[in-house]
Amino acid sequence: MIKVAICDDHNMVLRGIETMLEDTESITITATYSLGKQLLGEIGQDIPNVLLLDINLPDSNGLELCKELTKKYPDLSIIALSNYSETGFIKNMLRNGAKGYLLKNTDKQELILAITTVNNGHTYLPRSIQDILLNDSIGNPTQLAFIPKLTRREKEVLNLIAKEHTNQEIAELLFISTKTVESHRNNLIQKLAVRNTAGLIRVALEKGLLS
Amino acid sequence: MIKVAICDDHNMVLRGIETMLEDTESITITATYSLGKQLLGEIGQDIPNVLLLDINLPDSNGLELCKELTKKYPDLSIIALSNYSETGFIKNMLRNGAKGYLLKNTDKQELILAITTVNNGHTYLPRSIQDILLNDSIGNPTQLAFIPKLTRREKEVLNLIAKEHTNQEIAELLFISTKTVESHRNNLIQKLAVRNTAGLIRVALEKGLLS
DNA sequence: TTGCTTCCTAGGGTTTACCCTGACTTTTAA
DNA sequence: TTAAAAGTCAGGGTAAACCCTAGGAAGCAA
Repeated sequence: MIKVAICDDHNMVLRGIETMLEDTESITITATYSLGKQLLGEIGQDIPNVLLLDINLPDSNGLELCKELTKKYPDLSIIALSNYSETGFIKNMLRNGAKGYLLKNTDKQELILAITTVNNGHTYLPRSIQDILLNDSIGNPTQLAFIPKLTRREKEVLNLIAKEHTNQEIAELLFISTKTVESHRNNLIQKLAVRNTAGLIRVALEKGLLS
Repeated sequence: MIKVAICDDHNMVLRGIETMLEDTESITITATYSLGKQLLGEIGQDIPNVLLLDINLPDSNGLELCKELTKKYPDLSIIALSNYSETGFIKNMLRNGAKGYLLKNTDKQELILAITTVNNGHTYLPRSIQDILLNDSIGNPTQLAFIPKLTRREKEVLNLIAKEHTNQEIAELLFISTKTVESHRNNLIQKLAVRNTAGLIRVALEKGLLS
């Protein structure tokens, strides 16, 4: 009997998953959560075998939540739930301990297959995601779409750029020269492999780099 | 007997709604769609009383879809489904013919209440949405946060900006002057109430303005 | 301690974006 | 058909972003 917990802020998704799993003998749903903080606080009471985790929770960063949970409960297998099929996102989740990655348009068969697979210690990815990752690595074998490591300063600058501050304003807020801000900005453009501010914000949002 | 159709690209949401409604005698689900084009093509075969419409479909603009459907089928009551509770979004949907607006964390009771209410010719909004709209109108009676209507050209320019093109490149792609592109860009900045490109992209992504 | 790397810092110079105003034509809706 | 909205273009100017280069500080390993 596989114990499954679900965390998703959309009641409809919770109900949808419950329905898909309700007549499967080998799976039982032990808990449902709608917020990341609730999940962190209560999951210790009855640790499931598999956690279906929405990575776009309103109150938490799905990536760090996943990282924290896998560290705290090594026997817990997490399947990430998301609407996004961007390679950077997927790889980052797997890098942070997720054992599977499902899109929310998953059907019943695949959901059950994913749960049983990760419960047996294997990683599960839908064929569509496998194809995406494969094509990505074939198309750009050297130049992988990865989540770049940003320094403390770069993250600060990036967040302030996203809040529509100019370099001068950022310089005043961080007590540094505008030229320094420009340097960080240029480094960000290099690291995220974009051409300008538009790309910076788009990629930052896609990759979940903003706090 | 109220005939209900559902359109949502997430299978889990479809299943969740079906489950919530399956043991309600007075409601029957006559169709489910996962794409806007499919909905438009097939709904004429058996027009439901109420349509639950995800307004963030991947292949369609929920707003225009709603507008088109209410114009074509005046007797059809549309309830918008969304994750967003921004006043501008809500008002815009209601302005475009939606009779109700539900968040995807809605529970069974409220879902049924919403369906029966709109089927009786009334508008239904959850208390939380009512509160948001009320607070909004009390707090900022003049300065409403709304989803602006963008013109065809503005959408084109916005999408090209998001693809990191400069004004000059956009001008060449659209066979117009760079000054014209600047005009569109400035209009976009005005309409989205932002300061610069960073805000433009962030708000465009938040409000789902990019295709 | 010496190297090595990364990070933070910053300058000069160039390109692009932003702002305001105004005007003309075309398209759309009342 | 007439008014309004959208699309087009322009001048002139300021502000900001972008590009290249590089020195100094901090952290780390041999």
